[in-house]
Amino acid sequence: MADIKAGVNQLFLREEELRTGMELLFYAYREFTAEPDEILAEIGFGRAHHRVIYFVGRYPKITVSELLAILKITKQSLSRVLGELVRQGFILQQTGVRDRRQRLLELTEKGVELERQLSETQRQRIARAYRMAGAEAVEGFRKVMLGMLDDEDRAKFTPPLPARLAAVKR
Amino acid sequence: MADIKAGVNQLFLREEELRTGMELLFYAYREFTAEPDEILAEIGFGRAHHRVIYFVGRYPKITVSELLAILKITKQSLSRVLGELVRQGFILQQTGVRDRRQRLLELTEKGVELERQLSETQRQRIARAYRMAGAEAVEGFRKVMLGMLDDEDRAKFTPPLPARLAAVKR
DNA sequence: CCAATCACGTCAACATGGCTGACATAAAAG
DNA sequence: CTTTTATGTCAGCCATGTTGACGTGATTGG
Repeated sequence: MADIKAGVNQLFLREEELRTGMELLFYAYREFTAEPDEILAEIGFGRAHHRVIYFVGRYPKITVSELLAILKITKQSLSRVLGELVRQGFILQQTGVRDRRQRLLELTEKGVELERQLSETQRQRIARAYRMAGAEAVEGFRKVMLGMLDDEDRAKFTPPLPARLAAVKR
Repeated sequence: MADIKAGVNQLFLREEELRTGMELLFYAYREFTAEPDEILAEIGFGRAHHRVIYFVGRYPKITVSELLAILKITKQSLSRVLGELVRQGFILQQTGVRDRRQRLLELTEKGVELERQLSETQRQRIARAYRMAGAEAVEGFRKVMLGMLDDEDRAKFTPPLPARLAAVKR
């Protein structure tokens, strides 16, 4: 009897724990995007513009297809927002040198400024959370988040071979 | 000179660390919603339906305004999806007893079944991540995620006073 | 070298899920 | 009995995703 009760309690705790995780993700993501969304709305942009600005800033000279692979949206969806960003001078397209079919994307100064402004509140939010939680908790956070990803996305956070070798050598 | 270099490196690490956090959130959220989205698409529903189903399942007898406060969308947006869910027999509305203006929402059996099906992949994903990361990491994850929330949402995860008292008594 | 493939762009049409504003009704509360 | 509250509804707009079709210039493989 005690065993059964303990088992049920185990299940309940587990269920509750998992739901907490789901909800943390829901609320965190929503609040994480709320502040940039407000800024974006003022200049007639949306969250999609932010994502493009962010990843172009993150990976200068990124190609359109690489960006598509990260965002996992169709090129038609991307071209709408990307076109606006280019026309309004936030992003620069340069024809690739090795492959002249490619359009290499880069933030202009104006783009860098917007990126900084948009991500600032998010950086602050994360920095605050990291500070409050402590280094050990941050490591746990990273571990759990990585565990939620599929292999493909998880690989983005695994240093590529050269860096791994360097780490081993140390 | 060494100080400056160290300082710069500090800043770089910090910046990189924060960006990693931002991206983990982006990728994790996307993958977290991808599988339910597929199931939902098959039956002509969207993510909004899932959220309603989820929270009605989570808080049986919830009122419309409580649900609105959780989801933070307009009643017009909610009524579109809620109406479909009610008409198609996933959710039951009962007039409140104490306050007859209220419509208390509950999942039907059909609703419970759909909720279970939708959340199953998510539960598995989280369970897997928790298992892989270990109990300590999970605690860190919770801490960091809580730190990202505004007070209002964070309060949802703080046990209400009675429970806190009980915990102290123990 | 030329046909096939590739990177990218564009047009058109549609769905989902947010939003605002206006108005309605029944119940509760002061 | 007037006001406020909880809910619902109609109508229209916007952002962002989708599919499908088609075009153009650059690259590449047989």
